Amino acid sequence: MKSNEKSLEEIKKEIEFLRREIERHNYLYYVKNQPEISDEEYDALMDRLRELEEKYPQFYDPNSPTQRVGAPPAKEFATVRHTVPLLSLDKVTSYEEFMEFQNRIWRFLGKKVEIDYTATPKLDGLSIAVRYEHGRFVRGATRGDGFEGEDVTANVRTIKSIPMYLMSEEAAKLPVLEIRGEFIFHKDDFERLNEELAKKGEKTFANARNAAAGSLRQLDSSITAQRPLKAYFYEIVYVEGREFETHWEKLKFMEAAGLPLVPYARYCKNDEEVREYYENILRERENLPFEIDGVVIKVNRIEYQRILGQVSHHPRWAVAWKFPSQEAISTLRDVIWSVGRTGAVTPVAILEPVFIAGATISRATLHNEDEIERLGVMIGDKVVVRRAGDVIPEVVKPLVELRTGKEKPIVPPTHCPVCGAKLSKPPGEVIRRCPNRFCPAQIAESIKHFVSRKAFDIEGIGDKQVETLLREGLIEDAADLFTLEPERLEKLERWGPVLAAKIVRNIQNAKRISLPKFIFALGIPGVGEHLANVLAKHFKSLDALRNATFDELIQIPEIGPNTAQSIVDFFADEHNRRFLEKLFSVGVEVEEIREEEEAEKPLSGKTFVFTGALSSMTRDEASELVESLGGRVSSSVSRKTDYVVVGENPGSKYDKAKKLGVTTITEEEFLKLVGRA
DNA sequence: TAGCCTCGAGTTCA
DNA sequence: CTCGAGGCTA
Repeated sequence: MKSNEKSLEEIKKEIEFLRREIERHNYLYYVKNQPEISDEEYDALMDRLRELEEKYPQFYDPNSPTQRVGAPPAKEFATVRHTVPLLSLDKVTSYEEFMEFQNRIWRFLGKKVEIDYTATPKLDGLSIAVRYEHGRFVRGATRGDGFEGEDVTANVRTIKSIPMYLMSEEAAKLPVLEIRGEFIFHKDDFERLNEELAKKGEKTFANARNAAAGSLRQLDSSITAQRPLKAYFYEIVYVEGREFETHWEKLKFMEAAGLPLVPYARYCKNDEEVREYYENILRERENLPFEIDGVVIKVNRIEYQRILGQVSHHPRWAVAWKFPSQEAISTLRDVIWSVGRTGAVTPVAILEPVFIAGATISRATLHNEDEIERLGVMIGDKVVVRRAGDVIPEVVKPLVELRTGKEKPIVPPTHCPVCGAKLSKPPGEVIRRCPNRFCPAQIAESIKHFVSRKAFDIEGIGDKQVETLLREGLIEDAADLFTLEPERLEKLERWGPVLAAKIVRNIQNAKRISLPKFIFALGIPGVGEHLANVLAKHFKSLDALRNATFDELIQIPEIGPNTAQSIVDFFADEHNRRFLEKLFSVGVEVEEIREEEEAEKPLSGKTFVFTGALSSMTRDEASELVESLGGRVSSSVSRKTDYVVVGENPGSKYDKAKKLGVTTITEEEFLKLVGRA
């Protein structure tokens, strides 16, 4: 090596220095808005880094600032399972409702103490989870359904306000730090983007949220790189190597790590300060640089958060206090009655089209007859319309004072609007149903259900296609799909030979299906996605489910008498039996469940109840133990209980167990059962 | 038996 | 997102 040349070691040092330095300037520019150097100086650093990286490719790093221009287009986003589910938030819309939220907290804590909170604006964008390992950015994922999202690592890398290396020493040494934030467009950036898109003759975005979603979910991340997306973080969802006592501490920690923190965050020492905060933000809403739809309030003390826990979809320690949604006035033109898969007849409002929150609304659900009665709405009324959660259109109320006298009452139909059968309304139920199972509407809806994503998932067959196929007489039921021939499809309007062949292929590929999806696809009344899974897990084969008796079914947790009867009826029905046989005869194959880990766990399917004090462990520890072995713990004895574990000084649960004839075991026997003795 | 929670089934628009 | 209803717990 020539003496005037730098050693590799020195090159590596310089590259690393440049990367850190550029990252630091990114932080000063994008997060702090206080650049220390001019654009020219910044460009010079980048040029030098690029030069060195080109010459010494052995020092490649995907997190280098030079890589923030985007990666080659991907074919599709990979799915990633979140380490910790990203929950949504419960919501309130008034101070009274917020106080109910606080009352619930007091109830759960078992004491009425002053609760302190953190409050932040609720950004209206796209939620993301970002993961750092040893201070280094490793992954970005969208929220998705909360459990699984899309891997958008390449896209996230192009957002320059997101550090590739955490700045504080404390954060850099954590093995894992997973944080949650929101991608948004600032209002001015959004307008500028739309102007540019319009100039180029491209489609513009209806609102800033769509722009954020559309920009992030680009398979070609170099497009994301050119969009002025902003990211703001507000939660640490998972961390290894550090404990936090308060949420406020988490926010400060993220800020110190160089992460862009959600602006206008505030500590509130009690509910009164929360109310002030809400009112301030609401007043300032128009002046904020971005769209928000409320404020997020979190219980500050992590200890309380832990005690409060969560329900399936949201934590009990946080709430979104939403602003009133945007409303508009329209005219109720008419009410039509639509017939669903189960024959349920529901009223839909036909409205004079009106633009609200980024979309033109012309229809809105009225839910059911009781709702119409409650609203007291009539055809011809001027009505207030809003988008619930800024999504689903909803009639809020009629403007009675604007009535002309020409309004007509809304009369629920006595006969099915599709097939003319007389509707039935069981006593005590709110919904009217069409009893005709051969009603064209029910047939169409059940086929749509059958092909939908969570059932047979046949790509290329959607609502429109099902209707066309039915209208053209190519199918009469879902089983007919599997014998469709491309030659017949081609003749349909707008279905070329290529498309027809592709759809037939998709249909054939869907023939093999997992048991839970198959059960869901059948559309048994009362059995949705969740119960389909429960049933599949329990019976493991379609035959076992088909032959299940009412008594067997009600033994299963979550299956009560109503659902059990519905399932028995479904499989007893001659027409349904023939339909199943037809499915098999056209080649549908249901995969049975293999003996899974879950099933092999020693306590799976067993329910435990504890009564009295245990000597070797606490109730909580015992519960955890049972659950880790696949069992369930319940707090009261029922005939579904398998074991009642009787400790010191048992209570009434012991008597109840005796009465119901449920097995009781001592602590020693319990320990033997779980393999601890 | 009431109250909490989850689920199913209906809904809109781009 | 909304409602009603079913299931479970207290």
